[in-house]
Parts: sequence; C-alpha cells; structure tokens
Amino acid sequence: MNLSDETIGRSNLFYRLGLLTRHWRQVLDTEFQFAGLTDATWRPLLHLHLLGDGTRQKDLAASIGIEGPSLVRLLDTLIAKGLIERSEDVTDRRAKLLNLTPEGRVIVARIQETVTALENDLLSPFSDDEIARVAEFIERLESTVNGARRRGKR
Amino acid sequence: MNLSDETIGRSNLFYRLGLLTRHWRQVLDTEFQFAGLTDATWRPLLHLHLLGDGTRQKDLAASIGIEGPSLVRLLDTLIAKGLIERSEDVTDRRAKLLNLTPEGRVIVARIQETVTALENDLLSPFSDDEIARVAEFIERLESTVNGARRRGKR
DNA sequence: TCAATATAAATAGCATACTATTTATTTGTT
DNA sequence: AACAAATAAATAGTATGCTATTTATATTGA
Repeated sequence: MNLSDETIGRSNLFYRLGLLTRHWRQVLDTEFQFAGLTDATWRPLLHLHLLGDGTRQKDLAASIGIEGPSLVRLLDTLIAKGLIERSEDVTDRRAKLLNLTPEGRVIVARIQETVTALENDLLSPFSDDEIARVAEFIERLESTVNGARRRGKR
Repeated sequence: MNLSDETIGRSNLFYRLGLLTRHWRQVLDTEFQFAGLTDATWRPLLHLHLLGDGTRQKDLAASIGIEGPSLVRLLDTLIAKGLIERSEDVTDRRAKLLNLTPEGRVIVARIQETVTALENDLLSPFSDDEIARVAEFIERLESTVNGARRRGKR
C-alpha cells in the first residue's frame, strides 16, 4: 500500500506539491554542481541580473520571494565566491546596493542556459496550453493560500 | 516590476510552486499551533494512523515521502510529546515498531478535521474536475522530475 | 527641532530536509 | 559455519527557510 494515493480532504494535491518541489530542488542542486551553486543560490544571481546593478537587498529578496534574513546568508556565500559585490548606497546609508562581478555575469549566462534547457527537458511531455492552465491554477491557489497566511499572522 | 512574472525557459512554474509550498506550510504551521504541532509533525501522526500500529520507521518515512534520518528527529519530538511510542520488533532486532498512544489518537482525529476543513476552504474556489486535472499533471511532472533526479544521482 | 516611528541590513536561534557515516543485526553465498 | 553484503535506525554535519531582535540611519509629526 502506498499512502501517497490516500486522500485527505478533497485532494492530496499539497502532499504531491511538497514532494515535487523537493525533488525539483534536488535535480537543480545536481545540475548546478558545475559552478558550486545550489537551487537556492542561482536565483539571487539571475534575479539580480534581471533587476539590474544597484538593486537593494530588500528588493532582491522580494523579487526572489524570500525574506530579507534568508537572503543575507545566500549573499554572503555568493560574495565569498566572488560573484556578487555589496556597495554603499550614498543616498541612504542603511542600504546596500548589489552588483554582479564580471565572474558573476559569466555564471549568470550559464545559469540561464542550464535552467532553460532543464525546464524545456522536464516540461517536454506537456503542451504549452496545458502548462499555461496549470500555471494559472497555481497562481490562483497561491493567492488563496497567501490570503489565509496573512489572516493567520494577525 | 515584479520578476515573479518573468519567464525563464518555458514557464516560471517551478518558481511559483516553490512559493506556494512555503506559504502552504506557513498556513499549516499556524493552524496546528493548538497542538504544538507543525506542518512537518502532523504527517507522521496521520500516516501512522493510516498504516496502522506496528509500522516500521522506514515504512512510515516512505509513506510520508521523506528520508529515514529526516523522520528520526520528528519522531523524537512526537515521542517527547507523548503522541507516539517506539517498541522493539521481536522478529528483527534492528527495527523499531511505532504505535500511536491514546493521546496520539485524540490528536489524529483533530488533525484530520483540521486538514480536511483547511483544504476544503482553500480549494473551495476550484471545481473537482479542475483539481483532478491539476493533480494528474503534477503526478506526471513528478515522475519526470523524479526520473531526472535518479539519473543525476548516479 | 527633536522625539517617536519606520526602515534596511545583519545577527541569533529554530525547524526541516538532505547526504554520508556509524552501529547493530540479518540475510545470503560459498 | 563463516564471512560478505544488505538493511534498519541513529548520529553528524550541511543547507535553507523562517521569526524575533539588534544596530544604524531616515522620516514624520508635535
């Protein structure tokens, strides 16, 4: 008997989503070993590239969808690897501005290739239409869950 | 600009799934505070109930979809709370058998109610048909991702 | 103006998952 | 029977996320 087939409430959707995201992370971790990166560390690089140099930490964290303190340690790692630099914001001395180093830019290009190839590969069994429908469902569910989360926090 | 709308490869599906599962976990953590439980600790209780008394740790871990060592610490917590007991397996002295305590059974009943109500609530905007289609998609994607994961491990 | 409040980043500490390893025991092979 | 390989659980160490708090600086409003 495999209880992954058991249903609690209307579906075991959340159970399956948990498994899927953990397994996806493991695939990414394997895929990024070439650069000493992980699932958690490629996102700051890519999002910083997309947001542009001079982005603040809080904005980068928001873009990635993690909390500020979660980003701090990832940045420490990436700075230690020489891929990102922190610099002072002359207009606000509380803030730090982030920049990719030249080495960081090289890695970002490889990240884009790697993630694109991997997603294309893993999503190849599915039609664009099907993916779009699921993405739309996930987005609606996210906003429902997020509403419940915000209510819970109060 | 919100980069959650940026697309890498064919979709940002995985990005959204990551957010969703973290937020879902936070909702559950809030919901289970009444029993001092978390998203991680309710599953062992419920799955042990479904598998039945006398289940081995490795079977429980497989049912939940986590690794053996990940379960050990969760069980330590649950045993400290008096909800589960470990006992010797007379047929195999390496193994331990797990049982719910009477207190554990009470909690399991409340867990079932809570999770069912919460899922029904959060999934209420969606039709059964829609949920079933997404669940089927997730299942297919999981097996694709899992295949890549196993290949990566070698 | 200056005191209260808000904000950005960092720090501290917790929870959860993983892999690799260790320990005890069982199974399988010659 | 005896040794090698496999298995179950536990332990050790790492990574990633969170919340709460601290520190420094900026903003607001009486």
